[in-house]
Amino acid sequence: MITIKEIAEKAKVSAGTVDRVLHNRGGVSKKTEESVKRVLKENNFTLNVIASRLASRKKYHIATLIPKHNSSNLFWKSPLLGILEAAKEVEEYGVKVTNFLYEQVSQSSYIEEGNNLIHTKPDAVVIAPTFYDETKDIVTRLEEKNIPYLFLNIDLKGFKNLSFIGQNSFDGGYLAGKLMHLSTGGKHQILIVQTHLQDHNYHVTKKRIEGFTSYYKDQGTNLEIVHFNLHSLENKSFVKEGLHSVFSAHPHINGIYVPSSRISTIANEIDSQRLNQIRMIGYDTTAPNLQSLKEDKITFLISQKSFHQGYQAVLCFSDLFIKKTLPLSRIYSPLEIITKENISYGKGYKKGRPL
Amino acid sequence: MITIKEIAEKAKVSAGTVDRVLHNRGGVSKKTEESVKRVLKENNFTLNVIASRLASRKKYHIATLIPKHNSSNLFWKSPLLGILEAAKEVEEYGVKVTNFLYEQVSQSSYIEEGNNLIHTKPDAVVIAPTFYDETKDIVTRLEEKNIPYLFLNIDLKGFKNLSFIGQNSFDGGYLAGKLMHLSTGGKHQILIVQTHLQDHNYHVTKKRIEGFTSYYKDQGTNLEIVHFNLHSLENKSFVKEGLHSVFSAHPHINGIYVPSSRISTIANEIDSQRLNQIRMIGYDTTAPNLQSLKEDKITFLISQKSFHQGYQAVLCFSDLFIKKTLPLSRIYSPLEIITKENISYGKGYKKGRPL
DNA sequence: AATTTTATCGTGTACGTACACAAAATAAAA
DNA sequence: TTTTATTTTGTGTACGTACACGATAAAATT
Repeated sequence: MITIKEIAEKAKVSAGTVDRVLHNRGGVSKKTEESVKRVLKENNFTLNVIASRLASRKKYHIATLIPKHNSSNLFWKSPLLGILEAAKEVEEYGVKVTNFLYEQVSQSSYIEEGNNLIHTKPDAVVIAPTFYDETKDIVTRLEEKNIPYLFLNIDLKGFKNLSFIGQNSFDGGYLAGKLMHLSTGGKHQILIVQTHLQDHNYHVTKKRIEGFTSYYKDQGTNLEIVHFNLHSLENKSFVKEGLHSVFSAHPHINGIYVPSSRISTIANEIDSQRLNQIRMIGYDTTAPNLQSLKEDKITFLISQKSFHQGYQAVLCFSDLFIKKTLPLSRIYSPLEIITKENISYGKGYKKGRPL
Repeated sequence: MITIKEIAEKAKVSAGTVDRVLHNRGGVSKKTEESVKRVLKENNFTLNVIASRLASRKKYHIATLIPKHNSSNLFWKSPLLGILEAAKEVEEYGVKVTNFLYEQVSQSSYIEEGNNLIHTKPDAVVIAPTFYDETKDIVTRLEEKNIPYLFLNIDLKGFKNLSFIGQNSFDGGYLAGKLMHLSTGGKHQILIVQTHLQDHNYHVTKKRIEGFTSYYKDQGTNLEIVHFNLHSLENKSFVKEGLHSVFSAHPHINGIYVPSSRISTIANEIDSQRLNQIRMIGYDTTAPNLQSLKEDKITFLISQKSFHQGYQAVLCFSDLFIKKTLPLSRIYSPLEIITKENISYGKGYKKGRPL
């Protein structure tokens, strides 16, 4: 591995000059710049990242803006943990991460935390952009200051985000269709349970349902769908009663598809006798969902490895700072199929790669 | 982050002394050692890995001993690629990797490459221990020289390997049982295709079949198994004829389970009409298997992320050298369920973690 | 007590890069 | 031409650790 000093010798300049062209810091004449670049190429020089990091006293600051999780909606716990894990690992590289958590259902909270975030003058921002208009606001101000940002989990269109990290919702639904199709024989009478939440959630579930039905269409299988919309899942007896009346009206339902992370809430309100004859498919490995899976109440969960999503978001920017590498414009998370039988192997993922 | 120099001041010694206790290089009196350690603890000092690597001129050498892959048996291509990827990434940390590839069916080749390996005096060794007795030989010599080694893919017992990286075969079979059970309704008449290969392969497939049948037993479902043993898969027409006679004798087979990575070879010799009524489940995402999956010839593949296995093996030792961290004694790979619908998301896994 | 041996500890330099500052070279203005 | 401004280049130090070497103190030997 050739060093800057050696390059300098070969190019008959000083190490400082080589450094200047390497970081195009300016102050170098056209002529020498080109000759140095030539020598760099000829010896295919690569920067020693380790020495570089040691020498650089520059600190980088990543800020995140994601929903707060709570006991009834645990989804955002996992990405946060991924972020924290990554934060720990990049700390010694001079990268610091600060998290701004907003109430998922509150625009004002979103704006407020967004403001707080901007005031800390971060070098990069990770956003889970729940609300469209408010996001436009925040992003405009980021762009004014030339602060790069990426979207996590929600693929809002029409923005100049550096990247998107998340799942392809349609494909996630399509896969659910396949699994449901495979595991329910005979007539396919499927119940789809939706809750009315925020905008983005609606988009995700809509796309998933599109994917789900597309699979059946592609297979040419006749599919009877029963839709069941719930305003809220907080009131358990309310959920139970609702389900009860649905089953009364449609006694031959043999599959339930919940295109959100809330399937366990549904599964828990169905008595086990009926549950035995129904395939349940949902999303995300939240603790309650995993519990239901273990208890055989759920057949399949489709995971997007949301821990990893958070992890990657931080790593993206860290790589951008340290290694000057650009991330892919969209990083799709895997569609992992989780069943009771492989549940324990999902977690133990060792990460990899040194910087 | 507190530095060695600062620790030295607080402990009223020189940086050199702190360095000595940190690496227990000896030459420090009991008294000062303890006091230094105390200060280290009190300020919960952590070594600056970056500076450490820069300062250390030590080179590390990892050698691997794994089977060569070829067009008819592609399995070992993927771990090798993982190893190479990891090798590239740890290169700048002074870690070099050399691969010794042996013929999977040849003891003598195994021994020969093992000898070559030992002569390079590696600092650590990754072995896919195909043959028991020969492994005993090689390992004994490694232990004499105090060279740590780990087993990849094959969990040979009775050795002092630092770790094992691979899949839990029984669980892999159990999961296959679940998937087969779910996707075949009515009577369960399953064909299990085995090939007689080496010892270890026999162990793996045996365990998988145990797991497979265990699932059915646990479910209380009646399972009729038809066993079909093949000496070789090289001769396609031979395979075809064999299958033909099996189907003649057992016309109601509705599932085929191939507890190895060779399912595509089987699938390709079954005509599509019959294939439509049969669920096929096998292992490993080799190129031909993926191809068959795309063509809807295979229902499920269970992947062990063998790329990642190779990757991890190198990282294990790299971490051992650089960060002095011990790996887990067994690192189980995930049981990933791959279908036509999520196939494209398996690959794009970004790794993580800087050293 | 003088000397040698051994155990213990401190000092200095190197690793490869970043960056501030000084120095030199060139261009512009007088 | 001399002076000043500007551009271009070189030098030195710091980052935090590893390790060789030398220095000192303590112990052992004569």
